[in-house]
Amino acid sequence: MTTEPDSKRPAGRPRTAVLSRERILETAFTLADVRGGDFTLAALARELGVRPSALHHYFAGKNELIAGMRGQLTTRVGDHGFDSLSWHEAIVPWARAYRQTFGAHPGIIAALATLPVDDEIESIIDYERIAAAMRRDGYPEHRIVPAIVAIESFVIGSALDSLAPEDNLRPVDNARLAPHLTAAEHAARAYASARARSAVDETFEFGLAALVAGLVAATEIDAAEADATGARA
Amino acid sequence: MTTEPDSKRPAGRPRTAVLSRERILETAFTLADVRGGDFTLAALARELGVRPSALHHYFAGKNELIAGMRGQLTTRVGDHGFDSLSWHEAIVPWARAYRQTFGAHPGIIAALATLPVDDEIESIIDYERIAAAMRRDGYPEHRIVPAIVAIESFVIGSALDSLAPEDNLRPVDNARLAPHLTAAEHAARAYASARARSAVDETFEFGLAALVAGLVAATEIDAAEADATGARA
DNA sequence: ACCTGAACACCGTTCAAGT
DNA sequence: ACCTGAACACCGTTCAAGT
Repeated sequence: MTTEPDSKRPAGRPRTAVLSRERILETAFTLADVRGGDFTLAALARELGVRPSALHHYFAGKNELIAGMRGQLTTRVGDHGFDSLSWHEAIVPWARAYRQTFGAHPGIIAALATLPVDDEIESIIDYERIAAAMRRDGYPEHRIVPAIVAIESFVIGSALDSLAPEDNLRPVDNARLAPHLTAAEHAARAYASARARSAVDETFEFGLAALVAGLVAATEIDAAEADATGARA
Repeated sequence: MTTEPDSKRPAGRPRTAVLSRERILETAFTLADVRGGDFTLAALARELGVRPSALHHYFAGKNELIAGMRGQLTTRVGDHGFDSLSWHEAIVPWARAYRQTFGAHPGIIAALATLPVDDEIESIIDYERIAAAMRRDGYPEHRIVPAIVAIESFVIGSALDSLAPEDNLRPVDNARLAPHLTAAEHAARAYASARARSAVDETFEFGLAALVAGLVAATEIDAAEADATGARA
């Protein structure tokens, strides 16, 4: 994988820069793609044919590098028709893309989920787009952020869950220990394969649809509450 | 914090064992409780007044230690009335306890969420209890595991989210950049504080209620589908 | 059996030194 | 400005040596 395996570069500034933020990020993503691959600056430097200390010229440290990756991923998720569709229609492909984009880099997803995001510009823009659509559609003001956070939590949790070897709930020979679970597991597998979908994908789509439907229904409950309060006043 | 700060133990087997799996796990949890505290075997050994290599006598490695912690946490979550209540009533306090139990150890949650769980006995028992209640209540067989996974994903994602400094979506001075988001954020805060709840807790409860409601509603859709299919046959 | 102590192959980060 | 190279304070894990 290494670009130039054994070409030794002398000390001192190279005639033309070997590195760049873009090249580092690009290589970092390929490193994060492999499952067991330890995501270390040392391994990244190796892949780039460079010394680890060279990376600190472009990123203050490992955390800043990961923040840079996160920002790029958020941008990649992109828009999904929030202008032309209702928020609860547009949010489904958005969530799907979110999960797929973050789930595609198993080596980094835990760090991405853990790292403080404080005021990342890409995330703010992303959320603003969704919040604007929800306000336009008359979603209760105080429920907008909770709804977005709920969907994001579900997506992050699902992306983490999809990292499990095959399936978290896989009673291999515990059919005797957990008969109900085993039966349910088989039914779910059969259903997914009948629909020509992977079990994890089918599970994600089902959960996402349920969550969004529940969030929409919560609107109506709140509206009824508001009406009752208004009538009383 | 260290039990015996500078008492040097000579090499060789101590007269009575200094360590035990229980004591190691207990200390490991206190280490995982602190936010920034790096959760390392070295730090754990330091806290126990022992050399790092001594730990390998009780746990094969760091992963096995974390697996042990995970199992203990799962047990702690415990039962929540699945026998006496309907599954969608009992699942709410269960999910609440789940999030609180795992969220109480910020130093370890990412590792807990990431580590493969393959066939952990405590988790199997936990899931079996829920699956049994759902079957009893007539939840569609093929939707049981997806529903459980959806809730678990939401809980894990919420626990991770609650690690963020205060709130992920906190546009400090980006009121101009993200006016809709800022307004929604304020409304959510005001609503939460009016109900004497933290914003994160209010958000979690709202999302959980929506998700469970959506999962229950999905039952009816599936049932209608089944009826239609049955009528056709 | 249960611990120490030394050793090994790693980390991330800092900083002087080279061009 | 941009990289190497050496140094520092760490890791997790293995294993001989002690009692």
